[in-house]
Amino acid sequence: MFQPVENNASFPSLENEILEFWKEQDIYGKSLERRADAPRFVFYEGPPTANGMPHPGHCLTRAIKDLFPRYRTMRGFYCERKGGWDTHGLPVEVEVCKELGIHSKEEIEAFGIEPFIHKCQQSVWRYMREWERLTERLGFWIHLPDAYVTYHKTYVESVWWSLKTLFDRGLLYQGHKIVWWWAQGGTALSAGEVGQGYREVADPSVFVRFPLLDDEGQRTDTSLLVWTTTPWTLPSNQFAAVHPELTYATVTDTESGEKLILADELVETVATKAKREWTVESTCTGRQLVGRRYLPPFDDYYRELGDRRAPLKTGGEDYLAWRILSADFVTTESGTGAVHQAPAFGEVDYEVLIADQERFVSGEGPELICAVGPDGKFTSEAPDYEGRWVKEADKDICRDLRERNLLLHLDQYLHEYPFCWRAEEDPLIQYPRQSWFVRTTKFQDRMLANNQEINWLPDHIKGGRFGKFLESNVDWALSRERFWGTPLPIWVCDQTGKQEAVASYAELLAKPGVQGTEVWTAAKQANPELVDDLCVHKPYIDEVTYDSPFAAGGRMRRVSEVIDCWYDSGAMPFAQWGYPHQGHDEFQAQFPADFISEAIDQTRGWFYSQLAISTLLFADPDNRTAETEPVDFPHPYRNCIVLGLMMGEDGQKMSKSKRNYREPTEIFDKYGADALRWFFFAKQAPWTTIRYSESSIKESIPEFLLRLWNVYSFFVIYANIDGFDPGQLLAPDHALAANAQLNAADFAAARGFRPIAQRGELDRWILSELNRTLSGVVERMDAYDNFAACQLINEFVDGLSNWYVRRSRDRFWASDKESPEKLDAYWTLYECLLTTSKLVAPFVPFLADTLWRNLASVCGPQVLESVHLCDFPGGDDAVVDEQLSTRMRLLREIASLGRSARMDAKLKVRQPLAKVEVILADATHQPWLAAHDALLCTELNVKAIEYTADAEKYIEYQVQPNFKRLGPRVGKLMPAVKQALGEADGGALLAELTDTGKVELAAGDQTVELDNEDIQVRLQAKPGWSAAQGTSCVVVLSTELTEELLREGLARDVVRLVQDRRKQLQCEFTDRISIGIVTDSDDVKAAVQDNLDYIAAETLANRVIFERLADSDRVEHQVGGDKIVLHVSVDAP
RNA sequence: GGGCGUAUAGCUCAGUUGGUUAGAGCGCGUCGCUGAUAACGACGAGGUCCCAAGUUCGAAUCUUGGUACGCCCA
Repeated sequence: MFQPVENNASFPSLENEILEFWKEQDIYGKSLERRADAPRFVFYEGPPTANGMPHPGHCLTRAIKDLFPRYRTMRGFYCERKGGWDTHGLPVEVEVCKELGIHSKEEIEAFGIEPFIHKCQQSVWRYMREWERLTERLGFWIHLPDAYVTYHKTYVESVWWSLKTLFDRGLLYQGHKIVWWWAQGGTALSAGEVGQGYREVADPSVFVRFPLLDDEGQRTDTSLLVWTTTPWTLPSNQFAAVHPELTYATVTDTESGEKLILADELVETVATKAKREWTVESTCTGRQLVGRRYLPPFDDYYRELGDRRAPLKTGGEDYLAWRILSADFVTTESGTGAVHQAPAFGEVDYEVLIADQERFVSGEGPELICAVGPDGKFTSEAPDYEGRWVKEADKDICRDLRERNLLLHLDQYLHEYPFCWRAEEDPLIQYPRQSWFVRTTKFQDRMLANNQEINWLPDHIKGGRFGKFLESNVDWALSRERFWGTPLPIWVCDQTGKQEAVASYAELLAKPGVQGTEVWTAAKQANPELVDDLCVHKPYIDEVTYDSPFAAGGRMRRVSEVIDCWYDSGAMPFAQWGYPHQGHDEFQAQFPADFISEAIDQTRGWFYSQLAISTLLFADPDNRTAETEPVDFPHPYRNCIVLGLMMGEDGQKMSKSKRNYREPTEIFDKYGADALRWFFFAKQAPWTTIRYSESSIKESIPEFLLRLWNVYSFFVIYANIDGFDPGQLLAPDHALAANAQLNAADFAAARGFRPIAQRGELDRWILSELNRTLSGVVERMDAYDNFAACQLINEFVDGLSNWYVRRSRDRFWASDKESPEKLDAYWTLYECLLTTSKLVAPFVPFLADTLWRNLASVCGPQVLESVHLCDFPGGDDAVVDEQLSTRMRLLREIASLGRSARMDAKLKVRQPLAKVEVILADATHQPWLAAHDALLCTELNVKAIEYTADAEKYIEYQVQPNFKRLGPRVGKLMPAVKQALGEADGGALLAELTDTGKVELAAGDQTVELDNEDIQVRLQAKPGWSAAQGTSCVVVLSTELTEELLREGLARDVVRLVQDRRKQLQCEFTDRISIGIVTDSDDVKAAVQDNLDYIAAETLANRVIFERLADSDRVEHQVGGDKIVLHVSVDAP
């Protein structure tokens, strides 16, 4: 006996039972054990940060991350799923600052770095429990107890090793980075912080003359006219930039006679603004201006460097600065088309400098000029303004320029400018800071080559967002002037400034003359609860110094920076194992990953950091070591599903304050995890923007989960009634092997089990559909296409429920329990359900196991206890019957058309009809269809189906060209062919085609010979018939009702009323009853009399009488317009 | 300002290499079924496939240019 199935399934509570079962029996562990010797399917967990609550977006990521490992495990792979947590970085520091009510670095330092770090370390676990609970409840099988943690000592040391490797190869270097700088607070602001502080302000807008020099370096009477809104950057001017493709005009001022150069199309605008009159003397392209030298507005640097030249890589030499350069970013939207370049104070300008440096022999090119200190005040390098806050010096600089006749025009300019978000009066400035960089640009080609080999889903990421990002690669600004992060493992000699990198704590301790480790020891003694991992963190690590190998008496001290936490997570392919200090075998076995998945916001995050680090470390044939043997591309991941962003109910970004989404826990409690998973997997491609709406999640239940459940429930109800128990039916001498998975072969010797070939068409059909689905799902899932796979599954379950079960019901109800047809139905449906539970297991693991456990356990203890231990079923081509599939589709279409025609004629299905006539466009399938009249007759409640030979009576033929076939052949003649076919007599044309196999058609001035394949026939029902037309057939109803048919209809009405009454009386399906009917209607009496056997059989009635029954309530009804009183009573068994 | 993506029914989304009646679910309407039953099913209405131009015998699909929205970066 199967466990009875509740008719109102509560998925959440079923899921909780399954969770309990998984936990108690360690099903996840067993699923891995079963694959211990199997080939690996490597999965990497992109580490989430546990210092915030998980939200629906995380559910999607975690659901997809669960799906494919589950699928691959069932397909026979060993798939280790090691968890991971991202624990470093500014977000953590910000959380702690919030808690402490502080903001700035000074405040952190005042609070104390040591206690601050302790708080950071604790803070990252704040929402750990919520994350664990969500992970488990969603059914995400991943091993969390030994998850990698980015602050762990082993992890940090692994990162250190990689950094040392890069450092030793010259790939880790110090340089400048232009940051948004809060001068008053002495700190850089992150992009997010800057974004918060934009305000509209008026800044001076100045048009300044840069007098051009001639070849001898003498000042000419022509000036380049440049524009800037930051006059304070002019003392640090290094270049002027023009666009190479723009046209520039040389104009003469009619009043002063001076000559100016500016963009041709801006001449009028600027002249008007400056209230001048200019005449254009000549024009040239920007390219022609490139290389010209000019006199900068301030000569503090120029005095010394103006004539200095340096050797170029290409030979020859060029002046270091104050040249006109070519730059694509120059526009004519504002200004003059000539742009002042102060690389110290603008990221774009800085890149121009770097690019220019590249032209020179290494180390000989222009240095960065910067006349401003970190406090935002001019330094002694601009003596006139030394000590003055830059913004405040603007006015005097302008006055100075005017006095020296360099200022053409000054006005005010309104624009958005960032201010410090916590000190609102302080404008930010762009400012160069020393920073450590990873020289990723050197590996750009190899990163691009690596990218080419990655299977991106969707495909456009490869050449699109990710590829484009790689093409514009710049060196990775690695260091952060912060506290909670992996310390940069570089120690500097305090005498020579020489540097070396350290790969592990042990390596550090082994250095000569080590001092400072006692600080950590003391801290640990004072507070034994401190986790040991903190010894490699600030502030303890900063205390560790050692003897310099570079200078006698020198000490090596660590640089103060920590690194970008994206480097941490990008290092996880090896750092999760502590490689190479330990975990060598694990790394070798688990590199690269077969599959990773995160949302698209990780393009520049984890997707990039992994690829960059892996390419730099494991794709350098010139620097191979035992630990960094080059690995074939792609690595470190082969397949990557890039998930779309998740939006709230209203299509807007999800936001806690707007309450535009439901908490996942609420969804789990109301609808269950399977509903949520199915919503993610089956409702849209995973890379589209997903609207997370409660109603859509809810819909998963009736659309899929409940439909499958109903089939399951139907099966269990009748199997139990009929005593269909596969365990009992298995032949005693055919015991199941251990770990049986209940494939069809296991039942071959069971009682009543017939080979598929001996079963009826409907059974063969559904098994064919099942196997077609299996093949399709495997094919799609191997291609990481869960969406298409789900559509296939959905179609199958729909066919199972709405055609197979629906059309097999009378077999299940048949009274002969041993009839072969009935047993066929049970065995077929049983096999379908068992296989379906395996099929859906990776998608909806809870429902799948609920089905499996009940359906499979009746076969005894040898059977695998969980569906997740089974193999994923592959399709058996031998069982697939494409022709049967096509024919059944046609049959269903005829049924559908028949219902449609009934609808039109307002003839309800309960009313039997004499016949329908079917006209097929293609008569090939007619004999087969004719053999299945019974099915159609039942479905349409008609007495007969006829396949009309006399088609012309009901329909006319419309003949159309088969465009796809004919198009390439007739080309431009197509419209003429179409018209000619449309005008031809379809019937005659078809007749000729049938006779001779070809037909000649005059189209335009040519004749085209057509064969059977060249045309498509459409049928058009003639008016006047109750008919419905489809693409390939027409169904015509016979609407004539005889007395007999009408009575039969009435009898069915009565049956329906009795069944209704049975339900009200809460009859068991097997209870027998008595029926009493009291009516004045002779029609009803006759109808009941004529169909007595039918009524009795349908309602399990022992007797039907035309008088009231004692001990029974009377119920009044209308039947066919007449009143009847119905009595129903349950007979004693 | 640049890059990438998206735009199809009232809503949420499919639509395979270009092929002439553009699909599904929900919602809506009508109806059916009543031994899966607080379910289920059928049928129907509903579309200028964002706009424009182009390529083609033929465009939701390819090209170009717009528009709107989203994300990333400046």
